[in-house]
Amino acid sequence: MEARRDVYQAIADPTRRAILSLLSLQAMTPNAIAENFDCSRQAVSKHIKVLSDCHLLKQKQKGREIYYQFNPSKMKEVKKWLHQLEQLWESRFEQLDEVLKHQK
Amino acid sequence: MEARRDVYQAIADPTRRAILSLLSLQAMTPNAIAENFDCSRQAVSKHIKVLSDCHLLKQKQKGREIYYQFNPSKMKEVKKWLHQLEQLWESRFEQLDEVLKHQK
DNA sequence: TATTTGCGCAATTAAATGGTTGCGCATATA
DNA sequence: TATATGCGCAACCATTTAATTGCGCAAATA
Repeated sequence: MEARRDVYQAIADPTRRAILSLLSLQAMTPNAIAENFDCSRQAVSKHIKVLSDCHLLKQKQKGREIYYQFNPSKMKEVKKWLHQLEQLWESRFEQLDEVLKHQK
Repeated sequence: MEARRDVYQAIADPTRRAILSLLSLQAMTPNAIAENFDCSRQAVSKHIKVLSDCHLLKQKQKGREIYYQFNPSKMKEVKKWLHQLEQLWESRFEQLDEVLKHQK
């Protein structure tokens, strides 16, 4: 659990997506998050680590409790890529036009 | 290479994202795609299989050649999820309002 | 102060992933 | 018809992943 660590890989796991949804509504501690899944606290903590490592979470320490919350800014990367893909897809007709033009 | 097979897992791999970008511009055969990466034809074929399995690609047989092209409709799932996450994030203040209201 | 609780970290394990090689089949080409 | 080419499939391998268990530390509580 070390190597690749980007936003795409982070949201590939369904549990992590669910955690993100939870934490987008309110900051929560690892134990509180784990209660929402049939999954151990440690398993959740590992998911939190993956999400934190790619800056999808912010944390705030409160005594011995750590509240995690969704950090939306890093999700822009995915959004941007989806948009670019859409742009490419829409521009393919122009490309075809270019090709036909050159074939004349 | 069998179990999970959804759009999120498909776009988690950087090579597959690059393939999608390529194929969004024009339909291509596996060999043609492989020429764009330093990666064997078989490796590309496996990526194509993953992408096809979750309906991110369409294919058209032309003799012994198979042209693959991007299928944008399935990407809506990711787009939709991102949008919903955004909505949740924006609604969190209302939730807080609710909580404060009930605390009075 | 003694005990409980919340948490991150390290080690272990089973399964999934990405890649390679070798194969067979169908379609082209000589 | 014989050979070359494009492709998918199966077997295999190294690495990564997700999860568990056990641990130690700091903060809360008795």
